[in-house]
Order: sequence, then structure tokens, then C-alpha cells
Amino acid sequence: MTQEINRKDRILDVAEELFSIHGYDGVSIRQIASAAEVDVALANYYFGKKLDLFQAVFDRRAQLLSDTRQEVLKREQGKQQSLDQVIEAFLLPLKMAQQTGDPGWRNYLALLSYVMTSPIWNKELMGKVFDKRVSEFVAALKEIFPNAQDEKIHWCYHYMSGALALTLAQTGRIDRLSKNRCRSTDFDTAYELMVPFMAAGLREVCG
Amino acid sequence: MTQEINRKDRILDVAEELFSIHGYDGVSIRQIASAAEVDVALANYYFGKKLDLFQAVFDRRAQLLSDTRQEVLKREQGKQQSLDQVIEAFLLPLKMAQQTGDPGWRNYLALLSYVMTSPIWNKELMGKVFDKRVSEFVAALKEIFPNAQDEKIHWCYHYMSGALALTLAQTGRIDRLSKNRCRSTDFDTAYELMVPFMAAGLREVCG
DNA sequence: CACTATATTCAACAACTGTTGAATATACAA
DNA sequence: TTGTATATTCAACAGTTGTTGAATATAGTG
Repeated sequence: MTQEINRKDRILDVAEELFSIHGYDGVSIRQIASAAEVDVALANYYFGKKLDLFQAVFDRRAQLLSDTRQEVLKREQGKQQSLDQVIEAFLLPLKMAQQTGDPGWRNYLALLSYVMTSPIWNKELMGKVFDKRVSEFVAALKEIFPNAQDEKIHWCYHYMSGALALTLAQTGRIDRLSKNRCRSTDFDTAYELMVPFMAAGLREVCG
Repeated sequence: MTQEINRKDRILDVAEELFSIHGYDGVSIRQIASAAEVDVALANYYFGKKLDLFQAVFDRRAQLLSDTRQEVLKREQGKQQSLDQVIEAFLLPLKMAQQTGDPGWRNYLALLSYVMTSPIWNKELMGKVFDKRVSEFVAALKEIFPNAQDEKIHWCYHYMSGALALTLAQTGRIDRLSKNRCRSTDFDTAYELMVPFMAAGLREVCG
């Protein structure tokens, strides 16, 4: 036996991967069950309806991610941080998730991108867990730029959020455009350059 | 009669809207036909398979958008442009599309966002029409930053592309986070702030 | 052993899916 | 008028969808 993992988790893992690639409507429960080598009815037994399964997949790592983010922000709090440090702290949990080497996390980040960019899922799923942490991040930005208009700060976060979402999606487009000089899977470089890029943009618009 | 539009175009319009919201797998041909007040078989008569219909929807405005982009770039060529001007020229076709006031264009831009962020569709659809213009844009950036590493320029474009994609998606998230101080539908402000933001980021990373 | 809660399978349901071929209608040219 | 190309409808197909209830197995407890 290669790995001793229970069926319930295997269903979650497979669903996570397939949903992240094909989206909610692009995957059937039967496909998930088949890939997980499990009977169709078993997915229903554990998770209920298809929507609940999707929710369960999303929730599993969402809370963990949000908690890490809160922890990092609290740790750095009151330290008179620079703009670069604030941004870095915001990105750190994602960096950590990827650095575990767990392919499940990589799939989840792609799923997160799918949810972030979908007009339907965004409202339903992002609000519950992530919006609170984002508001804290925006508040930290406001402290750094006390004279900036709220709207400008929010638009800047929007740009950063978009850049992040496309990174997490791992579409392979940057590989194609750069003739393989850059890799969609190279999160390290993506984060490393993102920090000074976003900091400069913020200073320009809000400074 | 309120509007005299032929059924073929009406199918395209409806498909464009529904695909942009629910994605390819989230919409059935029957839903499209029903919303277009047309028989199911008629969609097949005009466009063939479902995949061909999706392709037709995507292609209809893609070429127009790419052509406008090329035209703008050519017009501005050899004018010793500033970085801001180059970025503005790149965004101009999208701005123009939105300023027509045609809701169809708005739907299409959301569909474009869906394609840009999907690992599956990206490869298949973005390459044919858009990648060429993007390469020209990246080349223009290289002229401005002749000493910058190729990879850095590509990553910067990646960030810009992500910010753009999330804007086109109109998810409503910025409305929620900013307590309605900002609007997802406010493309004018989004573009206006995006230019200095991206220019500053580029200068920081590539300058 | 018997009892019980959990886990898993099987078979089936009604609804919906994309697609098609034949039948019918419409428009237009000769 | 007739002939013909285009447009539109209708009915049906085989396959897939999410979901469920009953049957069976398994594991753990007394």
C-alpha cells in the first residue's frame, strides 16, 4: 500500500483537484467518486449534496489560511512596519502554503483563484472567511497612508488581489508569453517581485 | 416590436451573457435557446456543437478588440512615448469597448476574464488572437527598460494582466470591501488609477 | 456471542444533457 | 406558378446528471 488515507479525505482531495481545474459545473460527482476509487453514493453519505461537498472542499483550508494570516499580522503588529513588510506579511501565508510542498495546497490555491474571479462564488464564499482579514490589511495600509482617499487604497488592493489571483490560477500563460523564461508554478519569484511592484504602485497612487 | 434583431445574433448575445456569468459548463444549450426565445435545434443549425458556439461567442469580439489594439499601438509608434502612454494605449481598446455603452461588450469583457483566468480555456483561446498583441506590448516595455531582465518585464505584465482580469470580471467584491465607496462596474476609475499604479510598479522592478 | 453505530454498496428514479434527422415553413428567384 | 435554398420546428436518441432508499458489510461494544 502506497498511502493509507481514509476515503473521506480522498474524496476531498480529488474534488479539490478537479474543481480547481474544471470549476464547479465542469465536474460531476461520479467523476470525483471514480477518480477517488469510491462509490458514488459514498460522497453523498459523507458530504450531502454536491454544493455541500464543494463548500467542504473550500472550507477545509480556508480557515487555516485565514488563521495563519491573522497570526502573522498580529505578530508584526505595533512594530512600525514598512509598506514592504506589510505586503510581505499579507502574502506570507500563501507562500507558506506553497512551501509545504503538498500538491493539495497547490490545487487549493488554484481553486481559490477560481472563487475569487467568479462573480457567483465570490460573493458566497469569500465573504465568510477572507474579507475580515482583508479589511485588516486595508486598515494597515490606511495607517501608512493616512492622507490617502479610501477609494484609492481599495482600488490598489483590488489590483494586488487580481495579480495574486492570476498567479494562483497557474494558467501557464506567462510560460508561453515568455518562452519558458518564466514559470506559472514559480510562486517564489512571483511573490518576490510582487512585493516591490505593489509597494511602488501604492506609493504612487496613495502617497 | 422593441428591437429587430435576427435570431442568430440573439443567440450569440444570450450565450455571451450566460457564459460570462456561469462559465462554459454552467450553461446548457437549452437554457441559452430558452432565454433567446428560440428552438434548441436552431442553435445547433447555426453554430454546430456547443463548443463551436462558445468559440463563436469568443471570436466575435476578440478580433475586433485585437485589431483596435494593433491600430492604437501603430498610431502611437515612433513617438518616443512615455511609460504611462504605452500602458494607456494598451488599455485604451478595453476602455473604448466599455464606453460604447453596449451591455454586450460588458458581458464580453467578463467572459474574457473567465477565459484569462481559466487554466483550460487560456491555452486554447488566448493564444490565437491576443498573445501577438501582448508580445508587441512587452516589446514596447523592453524599449523603455532596455537593461531590465526579460523575466522581470514578463512578471510585471503578469501582474498587470491579473489586475485587469479581476477588473473585467466585475465580481462585486470591491463594492463589498469598500462599503460601496468603489464600484466593480466603474471601469473609468479602474483604468485611470491603473495606469500610474502599473507604471510605478514597472519602474520599481525594471528600472 | 449479540447489539449497534458506522461505513459501503447496489439499483433505481426522474430530470436534464448534447445532438440529430426528418418534417415543415418561409423567402426568394426563375 | 414552380423550384430551391434557407430557416425553423418537432420528436426522439442515448447518455449523463444529482440524489435517494434499501440492502449489506464492517468495526467496535457490551
